[in-house]
Amino acid sequence: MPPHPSIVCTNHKQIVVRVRSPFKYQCMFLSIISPGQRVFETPLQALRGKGTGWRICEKPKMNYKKGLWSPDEDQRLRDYILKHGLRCWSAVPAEAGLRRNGKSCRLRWINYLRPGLKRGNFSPEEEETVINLQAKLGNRWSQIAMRLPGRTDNEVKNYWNSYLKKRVTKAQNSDPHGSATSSSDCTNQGPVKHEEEPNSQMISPASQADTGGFSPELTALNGLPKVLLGDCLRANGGDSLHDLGEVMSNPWHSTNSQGEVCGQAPDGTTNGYGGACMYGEMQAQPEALLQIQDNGYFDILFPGSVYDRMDFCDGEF
DNA sequence: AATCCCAGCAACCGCTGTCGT
DNA sequence: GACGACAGCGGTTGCTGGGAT
Repeated sequence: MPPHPSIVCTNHKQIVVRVRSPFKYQCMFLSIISPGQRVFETPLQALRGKGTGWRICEKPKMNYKKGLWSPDEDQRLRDYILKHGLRCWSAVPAEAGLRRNGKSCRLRWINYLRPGLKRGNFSPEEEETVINLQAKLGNRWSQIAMRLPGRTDNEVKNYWNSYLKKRVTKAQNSDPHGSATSSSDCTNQGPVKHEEEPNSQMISPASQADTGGFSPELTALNGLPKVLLGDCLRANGGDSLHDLGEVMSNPWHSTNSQGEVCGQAPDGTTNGYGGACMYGEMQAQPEALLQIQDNGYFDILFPGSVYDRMDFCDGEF
């Protein structure tokens, strides 16, 4: 009989799994997982695991609204910010009564609601500025937008991609030896850079890695598979969690093709963990047991109930 | 009139940088 | 120094409306 690790909910985001192993007391941090919900972990986070603990991050599964903003939502956000000012964006949705995430609120405010924004077509002067600055700076849209009062980086970027890029390309094709713009600012810049040509002055981490800018470990991180909880569970024959450190030291020893873990109930039901309600439930049921079985399944057992059977499989899901 | 195609744009997503603990 | 939270950025996606067929 495998040991029964006890799960102690430490906060609303994590579950600590304490494993009673014959060797030592190990801890593992788990996300709250609901059936059908994918759980992911970045290799970097895997490497950050140290000693006896590591962490699996849950892709936020809050019931956020997506898509276009309604006038009512706009009004709520505008009213809130005008009243309280710009504060922590992650707190804005709850306080403003919006079912959006903070990031979405921030974007909506910056790109649409904030005072002083210009709407409508770009003037010829603005077009010229964008073309010149794009030639100089590359796709640094935020910097370009700073030179265009009332325009946002998103707006500049969209305008470039949908209109100006074609215009510049066309001008270049018709005059391959000349400047694509009429600006004298570009005379020492050579041909206008196109999106197909990576900005030479902007070195991405990936390109740094390609040129040896990062250690082999970090280089490898860019395209590595991710550690699977199932792998860890099975690292000890599926019946123990006692040596997670060994898995951590070789996090990509065995993964599926997707590099992800899924929690899935065989019957496809959900357990109500999605959305904010899960917090209350978890806090109300702080103690639980994890029963690990030989077939790759494990059960999360809360007092008086079997919550769900999770299948952490290597195969398709 | 119906359907298809495409451009424009709003919004999302993932990564990176910064700051506080 | 390690870590998490957060903001910012740029690439990408996908919806929508209008024009073409």
